[in-house]
Amino acid sequence: MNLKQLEVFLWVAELKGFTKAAKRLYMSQPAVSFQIQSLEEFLGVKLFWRNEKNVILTEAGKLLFEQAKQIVAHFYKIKSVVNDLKELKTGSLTIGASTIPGEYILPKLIGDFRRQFPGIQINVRIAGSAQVEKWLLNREIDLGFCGTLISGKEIECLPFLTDHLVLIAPVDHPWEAGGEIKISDLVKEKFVLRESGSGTRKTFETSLARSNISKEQLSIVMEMGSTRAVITAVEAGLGVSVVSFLAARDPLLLGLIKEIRVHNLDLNRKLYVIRDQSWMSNFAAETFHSFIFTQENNLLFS
Amino acid sequence: MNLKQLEVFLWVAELKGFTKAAKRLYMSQPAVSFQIQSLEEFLGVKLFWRNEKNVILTEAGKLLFEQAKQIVAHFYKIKSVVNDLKELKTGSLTIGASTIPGEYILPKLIGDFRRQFPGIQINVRIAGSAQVEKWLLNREIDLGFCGTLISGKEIECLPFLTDHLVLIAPVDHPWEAGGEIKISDLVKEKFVLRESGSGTRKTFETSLARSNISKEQLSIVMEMGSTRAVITAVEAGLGVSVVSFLAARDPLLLGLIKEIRVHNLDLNRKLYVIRDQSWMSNFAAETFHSFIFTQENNLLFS
DNA sequence: CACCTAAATAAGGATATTTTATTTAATGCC
DNA sequence: GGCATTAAATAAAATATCCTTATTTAGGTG
Repeated sequence: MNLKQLEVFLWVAELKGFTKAAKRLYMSQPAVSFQIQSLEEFLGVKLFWRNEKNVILTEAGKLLFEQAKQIVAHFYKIKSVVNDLKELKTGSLTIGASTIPGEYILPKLIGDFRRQFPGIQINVRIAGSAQVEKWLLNREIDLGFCGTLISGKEIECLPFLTDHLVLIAPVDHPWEAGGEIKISDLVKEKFVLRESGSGTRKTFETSLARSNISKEQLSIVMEMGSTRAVITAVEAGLGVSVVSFLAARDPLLLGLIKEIRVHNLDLNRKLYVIRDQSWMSNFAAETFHSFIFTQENNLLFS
Repeated sequence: MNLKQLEVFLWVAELKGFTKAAKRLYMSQPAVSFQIQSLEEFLGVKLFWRNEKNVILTEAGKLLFEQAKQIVAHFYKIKSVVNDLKELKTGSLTIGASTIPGEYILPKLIGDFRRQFPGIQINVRIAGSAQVEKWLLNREIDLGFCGTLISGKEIECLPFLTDHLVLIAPVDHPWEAGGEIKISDLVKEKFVLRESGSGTRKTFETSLARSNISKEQLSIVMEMGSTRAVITAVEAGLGVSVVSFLAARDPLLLGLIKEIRVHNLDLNRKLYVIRDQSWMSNFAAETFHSFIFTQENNLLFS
């Protein structure tokens, strides 16, 4: 039994004639006879009562007619559902991100994307960069966003945005807001920082290393797993910190903390999109990936 | 797109490998590759992400997997539903019958049939013989039962039972219960009969004609469309009648009417099953037809 | 680097399906 | 009753499809 047999059957039943069905299907009448015969043979029942002048369904034919209509419709529905997927009318996309991209960059990006492709369901998971990488390897996410460069031939890792880290201090700190200090001044300070391994922390340590200051020289009074928590600690006067400007912007504008420039210290770091080589497997993921690098989103770069 | 492609696809997805699926399906691995490729080409999407060591479904593949399972199941369900029909586990049968067969013979016959084939839904319509024939020609019924011989090459008409008509009279009628009268005695009587055209009426008139008594010689005081109504009229003393023994039996046993034999008058008549040449179109009808002529049902003959 | 596994590819061959041509069977019309 | 007409079945050849064997490619492994 196959689809063609059912289609031919439906048209013969519909048009009440082998010849008519043949014309409608652009095939010859014997071909129609052949298809009906093989279907009848397969099912072991007569489907039509053939008289001269009219072709009518038997009981089994009537039963098959209903079923066949459903099946044929289902077949064509598959085609259209897959098309919807291709045209991003439907689909789903699971994104994993570390905190800075996840909390400060993705929300706008996803908002823009969803306006353009409202049928796509988007899920976001937020965790550390290492976890994002694991998710990707386990295929739990389609795309990952993180603050550290990932190597490994399984994973494609592209920078998509430069993030600026800033030195922040409590408002009552001796440093002057908007002023500039020397790198060596940092070693005298108490620091509240994100945990080791986080993108922010790594970037800061790497920058210091370029100025020949080792991470052991810093006095770290507290490590926290969330940038927002770090900022709150700085607000409370527990120490100074280096965090993404994106996270610090609002507290700075509200005067809850202050920013101090550091002479000759490059605190920029790149943020990366990662995906594994199976990216062809999800249309929405592929499209979102291109989306990041196009149009006004480029404004995010600096 | 056809069924084979979907089946191959399902097994590749299930067994996570082209070679494994090929073995399971008793076909070669290239044939499996070919089927998957043509399905992918038709849908315009990659269905599997092929790596060495593992074959995994893409988003479109996952979507198709669910749909394909349903479709394939539906295909096999058709086969089994048609089989049920062939094996009379399901199906329906519409019978048309004139009053005597419909009210006095079919009920038992249908009861026995239903005990053997409980899945068959049976509908019975009761009307005059002429109407039964019309129903049959219109294919409104699968089988007909009537008291008159039907001719016409469209219709097959077989006798299946001999029905005995009996002369009945009110209990207070001068004739002796169980006694015998001469045919000529009939013309002096008032008759309550079934309408012209009914099987019973025709049989009676034919029998009289054989004894050279024309129907005009009878004095008919009432014509009724129902045998039960005729009997009730006789009970009420409105006249005598000739009715099927099957209908008269109970009132006779209860002493509500009495039976009188008529010397040398053959009041037997045959009852017929009719079906049209499309009888192959309904398994239940075919089986019911054979059922009538088999086993203990033969006891009905005399 | 050879070896192994699994899928893709190529080419020839086996099946299936379709077409053309013809037959059958019933209908309608002189 | 004979003859044209219509519609489906059948036969045989042509074609398309699908499958198999053999081979290639690619990645992983000892």
